[in-house]
Amino acid sequence: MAGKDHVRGSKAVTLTEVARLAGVSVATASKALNGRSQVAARTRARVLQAAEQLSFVPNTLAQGLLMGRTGTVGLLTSDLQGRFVIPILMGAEDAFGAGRVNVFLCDARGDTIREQHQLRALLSRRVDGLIVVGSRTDSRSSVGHDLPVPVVYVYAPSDDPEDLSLVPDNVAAGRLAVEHLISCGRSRIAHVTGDPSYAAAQDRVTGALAALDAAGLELVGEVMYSEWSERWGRDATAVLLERYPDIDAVLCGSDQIARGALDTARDQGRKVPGDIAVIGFDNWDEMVTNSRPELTSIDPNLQLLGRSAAQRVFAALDGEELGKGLHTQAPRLVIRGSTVARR
Amino acid sequence: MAGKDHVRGSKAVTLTEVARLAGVSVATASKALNGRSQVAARTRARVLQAAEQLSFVPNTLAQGLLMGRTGTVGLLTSDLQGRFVIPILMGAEDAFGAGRVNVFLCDARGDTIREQHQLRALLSRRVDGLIVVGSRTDSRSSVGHDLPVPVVYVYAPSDDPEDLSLVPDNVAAGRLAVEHLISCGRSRIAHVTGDPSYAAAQDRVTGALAALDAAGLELVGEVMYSEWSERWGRDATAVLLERYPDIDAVLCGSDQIARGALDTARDQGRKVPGDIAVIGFDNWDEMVTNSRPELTSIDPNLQLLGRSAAQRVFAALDGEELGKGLHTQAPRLVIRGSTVARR
DNA sequence: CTGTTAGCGCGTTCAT
DNA sequence: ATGAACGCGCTAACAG
Repeated sequence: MAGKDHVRGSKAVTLTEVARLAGVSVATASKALNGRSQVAARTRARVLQAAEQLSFVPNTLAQGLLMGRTGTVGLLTSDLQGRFVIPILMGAEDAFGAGRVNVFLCDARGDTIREQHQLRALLSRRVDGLIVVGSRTDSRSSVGHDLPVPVVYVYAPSDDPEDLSLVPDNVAAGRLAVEHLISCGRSRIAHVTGDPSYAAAQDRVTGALAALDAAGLELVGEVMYSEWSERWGRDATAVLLERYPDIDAVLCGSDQIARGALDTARDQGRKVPGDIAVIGFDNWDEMVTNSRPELTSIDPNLQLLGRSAAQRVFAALDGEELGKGLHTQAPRLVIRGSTVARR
Repeated sequence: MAGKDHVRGSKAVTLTEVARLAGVSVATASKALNGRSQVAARTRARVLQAAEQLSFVPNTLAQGLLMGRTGTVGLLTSDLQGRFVIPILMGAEDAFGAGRVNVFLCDARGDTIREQHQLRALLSRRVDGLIVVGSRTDSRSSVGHDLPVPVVYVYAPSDDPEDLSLVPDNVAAGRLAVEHLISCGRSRIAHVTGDPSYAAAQDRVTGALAALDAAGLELVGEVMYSEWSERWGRDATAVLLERYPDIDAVLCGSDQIARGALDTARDQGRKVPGDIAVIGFDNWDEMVTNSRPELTSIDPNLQLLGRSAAQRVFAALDGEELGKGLHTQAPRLVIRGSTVARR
């Protein structure tokens, strides 16, 4: 009557039923199924067979209630749309190992109230840990400290230095990009990027300028900020080519902007990478492999970030200190045809 | 000692502690917190205050154990990479309502063994229902019938007609696309699409041919199958323009292919939509809004699909018949500059 | 080696 | 209006 049992299909089998079928007590059945040593081989076989026959699946809720661990983790994101959270989520999911730990996915849609609800729901489900994922690298408010479980922030760091945050190293990314351009023999480099209110934009600029400085070079013109779109990449590059016809590289703040840059270069008959090299950030598959030529990009290694977060949570569960502060993940250069000519 | 309590932060508070602080029995505390009527106003206030003070969060596991319902649903996907599962997942998530129901996300990475593991794990967690999401519309093997919970297949239907499957209507999508092209005055329409082993490709062809036939028209040339890439869109369109210079529309099997078509048209000086109209499928935001001109596309309404799936599971939980067979979701035409000139 | 007992946290009788 | 007792399914301690 409780709506508990579904129309087609049997209701869930309990250990008691298995024990009865095997002709033993529940305790013995439990031991047999959990591989405890204090049980006769023949008895164990009987129990296993009974379990098999009834297709018994142990109730993790009951186990969790008893053991104080649920084997679940909450993943709280502010927007699923964002391409960034997906690899992180995947990294976390398979770091935990298939089936041993399960992930509750919650999308707060960027709403703080909603996030509070979700948080409460997750705690009521007694998750063993929490991973909070943002969609931009700017810091966000902490979900609180005196939570009964370890919390790790990924991509968007917490504004509280007592929390543990794992983020991509955008300064290193900017540096890496410029170093690559220089190593390709470029020296007149311009920079087109997105919304200046994004920490990612600023950090990449910082890294890029540092690398230029180290090489005794200067950026051509000012950094061009606007939005993270192909359109802006196209428009900005057109302006650049007119104002500084002698540039030999465009450092773009995202793969989308870079694609726009490629389109304008093509429209204006500039050869890439012959006349001009183009490089982007994010290494977003659909963008980098479909452009002409394919796009060199800096990969933030997001999947690794997700994996690390999961491992930290795990470690904390085993009593290890969780740690705190901002930790960065090194980026990776992926060279394609937009900076190095293919043959 | 069980690793149960985290270093910083208190361990979870139980109802017993709340009751003690409020100076009542657990039974009374329970009633007070759950809004039962048989409790004095002053007592209730005391309990609520105690709960607040200890920031008590009820243990859903214990409740679930008792009530036979967990308020959780499993979402089993074969690949998270795929852009298709994300909107479905979002639709499901918010159909359930924030916090009331939580979603376990499991990615089987396309591996059957792994899927079995995940399935078992979900059942052991006593999920109330299951949503199985695929990344292509071809049918997949059923996860089984005698499961203790309702199962709904989304995007990729089950091969068993006894199961309930919710999929986008690709035949209608193909029809809708051609009808739009015709209504724009086009009559010499060619079709470039992706991998012919995909049901999505075939279904769209079926719908397109039906619509052409209904209008007394024929496709220009044969359907051109290959892969779902921009490159193929570019190459195929180049071939088309050479062989049939008089075509006035290219129906593309995906937004990616359509973007390739737009690029080739542009390269060859054909005006879009003046000389040639281009239309795609999926209405993938990054693709349709960044192309020149923006791309008209058929939106499969995936979020609605996810929402419906969630609602079906819900209804089944309330004792309603789950239903069976293949149900389709109507697509939606989104007109942009690639078929209708903007001013 | 096996069975009995207790209790994880909670909601629900049934007494009081 | 309140509280004691029971049980959800399971594991850990002890007894036999």
